[in-house]
Amino acid sequence: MRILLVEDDEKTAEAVSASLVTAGYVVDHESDGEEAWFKGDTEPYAAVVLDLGLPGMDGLSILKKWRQAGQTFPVLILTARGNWDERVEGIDAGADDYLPKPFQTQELLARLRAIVRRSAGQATPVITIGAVSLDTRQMRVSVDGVPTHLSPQEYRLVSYLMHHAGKVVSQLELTEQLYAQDFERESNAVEVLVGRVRKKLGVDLIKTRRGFGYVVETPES
Amino acid sequence: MRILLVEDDEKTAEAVSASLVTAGYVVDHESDGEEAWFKGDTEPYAAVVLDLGLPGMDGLSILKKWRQAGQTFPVLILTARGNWDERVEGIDAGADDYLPKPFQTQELLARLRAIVRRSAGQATPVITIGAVSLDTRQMRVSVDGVPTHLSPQEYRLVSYLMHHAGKVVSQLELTEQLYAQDFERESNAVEVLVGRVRKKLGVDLIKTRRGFGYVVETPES
DNA sequence: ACACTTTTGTCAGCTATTTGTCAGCTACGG
DNA sequence: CCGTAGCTGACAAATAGCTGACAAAAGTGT
Repeated sequence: MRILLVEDDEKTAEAVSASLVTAGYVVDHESDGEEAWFKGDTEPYAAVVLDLGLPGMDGLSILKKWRQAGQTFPVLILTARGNWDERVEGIDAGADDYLPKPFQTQELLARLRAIVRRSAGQATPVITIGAVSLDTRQMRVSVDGVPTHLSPQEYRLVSYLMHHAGKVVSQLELTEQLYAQDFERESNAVEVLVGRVRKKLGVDLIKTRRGFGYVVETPES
Repeated sequence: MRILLVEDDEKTAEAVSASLVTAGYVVDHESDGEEAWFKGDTEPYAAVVLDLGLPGMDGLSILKKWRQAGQTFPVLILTARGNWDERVEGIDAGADDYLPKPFQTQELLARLRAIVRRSAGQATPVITIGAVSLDTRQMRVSVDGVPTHLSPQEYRLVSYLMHHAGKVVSQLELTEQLYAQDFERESNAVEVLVGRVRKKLGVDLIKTRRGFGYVVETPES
């Protein structure tokens, strides 16, 4: 899982980064505000740890711009001054949680886990897109109301794509979701999987964006 | 905006209701579980504030039934003493956020605003400049609403320039962004790329600042 | 434990797209 | 009017993604 760490103080950044890496995250560290905003808007992060006092662009402004742009990744705010006002302001700007400095590494990790889990659990029981509906309870996919038989792996693929409908999902992201971490990148397993699902569904649900990944397009977008 | 407040304790209900009204919401208050379920299933609410300890029907059960019935309004759960288990359970049942009692009115309002915005914010995340809009979720660029087909490298170029709109970006900076570090500086790849993008977009989005680099001019600047 | 079925990853061949390079050209700025 | 920064079309090499066939691995029932 990839985390964006936005923190300008070198020492703090290194410490936090180290503990995140130890905990198994892949960490991108950014200290400049503008660059951080760009990265958050373009790279697929599982979560962002955001320090408020930054050069370049203020942390809250970055967060607001992300949310304006529709980015939904959970954001954990770090700040030195722990007063109520700022906390409310942060939440208003779209933060998911708030951690006052100084903090214990353990607490950071716990809160991070919490917001990641929460953002992942936005599941609605049934998602329908076009002729295809995904029933997460029965773990079944239907086309025009007719249940289709998908293998577990195939189901996982469709499920992930439909949960992230409208977003382009890269092959790397899919690989990380569907396979163990040490999966060989050279493999074309994902392509084969996509091919099989397309054949079984018989509907043009999964579109290819050459060089980017795959999308399930939402009707309105 | 209409809010359904489900809370059986009279005192709390009145206090919360008052602050919600003050904040500009229209509030329906319901204390019985079954009634609450019926209202939520039939009336169009912008959000629901749900207390867990209820007579008639348990809060979590109501929430689950709503979600089963396909209701998508955001739900903010209130509960006494914040234990983790209950929080996780609530989120699993389809809640959008969780607030432990006792809470500050300000925090309730902030979180409510957050989940309302989040549920409304299914709008596509776009940066629009002139006739050109960049959709970072779909990784697509549209001109006058018509999607254009851009290659990955072309998209990255447009994305970078539009994210840094108003700023003159040197060829060196672009090269660093788009290519590996060891790229030959003599190459005119960037120029070629810019040319291709201009041709595809058919709009004068990217201006040349001879000797300095390229800009995407913002309307006001 | 065994035979049978299903699932799933690998591989090789194929196609269309992408993308850097190059050579010659245009036009800007002084 | 000159020199150079930037533009453009053509080309070829590299790359991404699709497909059918195959075999290993994982399930399934008897």
